[in-house]
Amino acid sequence: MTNLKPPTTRRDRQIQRKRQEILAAASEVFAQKGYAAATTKDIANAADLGESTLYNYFESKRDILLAILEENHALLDTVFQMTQGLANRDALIELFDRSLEIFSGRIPFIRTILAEAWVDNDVLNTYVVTRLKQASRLIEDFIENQVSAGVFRPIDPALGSRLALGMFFSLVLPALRGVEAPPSPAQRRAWAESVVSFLLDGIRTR
Amino acid sequence: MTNLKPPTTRRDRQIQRKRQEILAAASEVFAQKGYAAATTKDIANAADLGESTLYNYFESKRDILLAILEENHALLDTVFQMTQGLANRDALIELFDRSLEIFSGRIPFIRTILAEAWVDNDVLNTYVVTRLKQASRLIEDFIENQVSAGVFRPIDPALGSRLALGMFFSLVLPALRGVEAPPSPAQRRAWAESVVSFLLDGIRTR
Amino acid sequence: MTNLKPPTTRRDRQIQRKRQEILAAASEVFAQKGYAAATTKDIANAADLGESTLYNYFESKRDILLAILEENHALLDTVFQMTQGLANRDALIELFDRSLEIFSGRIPFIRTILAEAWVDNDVLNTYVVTRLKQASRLIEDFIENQVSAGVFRPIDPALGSRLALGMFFSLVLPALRGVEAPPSPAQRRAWAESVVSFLLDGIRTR
Amino acid sequence: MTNLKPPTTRRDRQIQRKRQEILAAASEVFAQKGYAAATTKDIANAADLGESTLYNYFESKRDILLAILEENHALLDTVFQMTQGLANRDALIELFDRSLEIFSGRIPFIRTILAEAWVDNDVLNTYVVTRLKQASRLIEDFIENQVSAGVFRPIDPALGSRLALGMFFSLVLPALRGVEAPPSPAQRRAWAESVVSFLLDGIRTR
DNA sequence: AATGAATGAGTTTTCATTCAT
DNA sequence: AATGAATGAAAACTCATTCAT
Repeated sequence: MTNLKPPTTRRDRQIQRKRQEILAAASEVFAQKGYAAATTKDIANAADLGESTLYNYFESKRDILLAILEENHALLDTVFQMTQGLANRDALIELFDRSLEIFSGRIPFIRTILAEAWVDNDVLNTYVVTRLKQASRLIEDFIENQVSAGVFRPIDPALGSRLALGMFFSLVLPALRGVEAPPSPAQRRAWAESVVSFLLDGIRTR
Repeated sequence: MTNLKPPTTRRDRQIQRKRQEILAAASEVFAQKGYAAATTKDIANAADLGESTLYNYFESKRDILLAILEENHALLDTVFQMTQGLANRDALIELFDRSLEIFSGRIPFIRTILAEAWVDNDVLNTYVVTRLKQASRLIEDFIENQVSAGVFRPIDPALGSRLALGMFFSLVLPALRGVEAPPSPAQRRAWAESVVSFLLDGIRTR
Repeated sequence: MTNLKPPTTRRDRQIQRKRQEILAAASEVFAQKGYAAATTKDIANAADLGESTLYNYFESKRDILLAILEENHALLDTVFQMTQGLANRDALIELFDRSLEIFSGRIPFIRTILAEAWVDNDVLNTYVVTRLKQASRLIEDFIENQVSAGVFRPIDPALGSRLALGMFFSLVLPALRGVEAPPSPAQRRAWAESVVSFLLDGIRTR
Repeated sequence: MTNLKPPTTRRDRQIQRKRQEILAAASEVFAQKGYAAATTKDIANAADLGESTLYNYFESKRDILLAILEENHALLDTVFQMTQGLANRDALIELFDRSLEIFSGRIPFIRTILAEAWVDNDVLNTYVVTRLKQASRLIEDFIENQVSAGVFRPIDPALGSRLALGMFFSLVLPALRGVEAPPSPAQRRAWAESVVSFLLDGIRTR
């Protein structure tokens, strides 16, 4: 009846959409050249906009980077909300599979984050270390439980978790870097099963 | 007695020494900020030289980067010359241990290489992919032999190698990135043994 | 009535105008100091612009020079289109007169071209030698015709042409160099007549 | 008997010789690239010396240029001392011939002077205008005399002189610029005769 | 909302010159 | 006397950002 509007007006949504477009374009550019070597001109070209138009949506070049980081930070929460249990072999496989999927679907964003985390401690801590700790905690808990239950040998959970994460990254890194196509769903599944098998059973015959 | 001179005169050596100093300083700077964000002023300050003096030793900023890459490329050959055999468990452990040691001793250089390889395809191919393929080939051969001998289950050697490399990098990466101290010799040995144990035996009780 | 637009939009024309302004300012500077000694700062000051603004219109300092050369190369075509015939004494006078006029009206440009041609073989060949050959050919043909017709003594046309060009330059050079005011129309006419008279009749009484 | 030495000791002469070598090398470089674009490194290389060694013989780069100018200024005096009379046709021919010879023998020096005079008023006035005026005066006097004697038509001596100088330069300029070999003695003689013939008789049949 | 034009601050690089040996 | 090494000053050029429209 009145002029009360929902919190997002059409215009707000329009602005949000444009911001998304810019972020997508920018993360492509950042992924290719790295943040420092990318110019605002590059970003504007990729977004098919005038250079100065960027400044109607973001305060600065760095602000664009930070928005990319924030956006994906929020998104990655979904992985961890999903993975409460991690009770058995199948849950492990599922976790690997799902994680591979998420990484595969956000390649330019994640590539950008990793590049920046490599040189910026704030970015590293806020956007990467936090996440890795979450993941690690999950895996460590699983390992501890299995050790307690006598299923696993008495290994150091922190080390086990670290190695598991290393295996995971060895699978996604080539695609992130752009030297390999992102894995198909079937490939992801196969990898997940193999990794869990290696991890649990080792590779020696018994 | 003789007047024979070594092929390098004192001056040549002096120049080489200065170049080394600049490279060391530059790799610190590149490691901290990344190549693109590092300025020649940064490098000059780190090397305690005037900015223009750099150009008496290198043709350009990029030439400094390339010299860093070249120098370490040569060095890393040592790892592979060492690892002909890889016949048994102990050889595997030794390889891991030695590799960890080399990485730990060249942190700023390797950090610089990896950062640049992340955005530059030439650098990636020339200085990283080549090396990873060498390493991978070594591990694959080992796996194939073990499978043939019935010691290993019939796994995909390429995947096994990839996962093994992932485990290796999970151990050195924090130190490379500067969030962890480089491992002590004892730590390296312990890691090497654990990794090989995981790899061969898995983590489940038998 | 129609919406037909000329191929050049207002903006295109605006850009062209600015480019012209910069070229005019730059040719003044180049004429005064020579290309190598002129700085982009000098040019920017002469054009009343910030130094970096130059680079919105030209790719490099050298690009500015080349634009000056190109522009005047095109212009000088007019002299030669005019001078098809060169049949008689009056046509000769007209050619001298018109040539003096064109040179007088483009002093900084031509001074710049000559200075650069003095040290750059490409510029010499592309922008000067070509033109001189055209002019020379014209004069040689005239001489040959006159010799055939028995009007001229049997002299070497190439030498005659060369000397005629030398006389021409002896008249414009001081103005080009800036040590003499450009000739007035009356002065040009008088020079043209004198030169032709000398050339044809010599200076001895008969 | 005593230790009285001539004003130039052996060492002085040694220094003078080295200075001459440097000047010769420098004028080659200046002739090729122009003063502004030539670097002290270029000069040192051409003189086969270390860059800093130049400064034992000259105070600055500009000082080298000035020495080149001075040296040749002195030399050119010889032309004018020779040409007192200029009484008749043969004297004119002799003057042209001798002048061509001198120019041909000092090409890099003169090329350097002309290039610098093109952009530097001091150099122009001190080293070029002065000389041209001397030459011009000589020719003007000759013309005036011939006019008085009724040999020449009553022409403007200044203009006649100017055109004569123009003819002269049309002959030496290509060699100065390096696009033509310097004229042989025979060539010089032939040119001198032709020019005088043109000048005096014109090119029309009588 | 979009952008062309302009630019200050800074970047890489050059180069004449100095100085210790 | 000769020069290698070092460098301050300045050059060409880049780029994120502002602003008027």
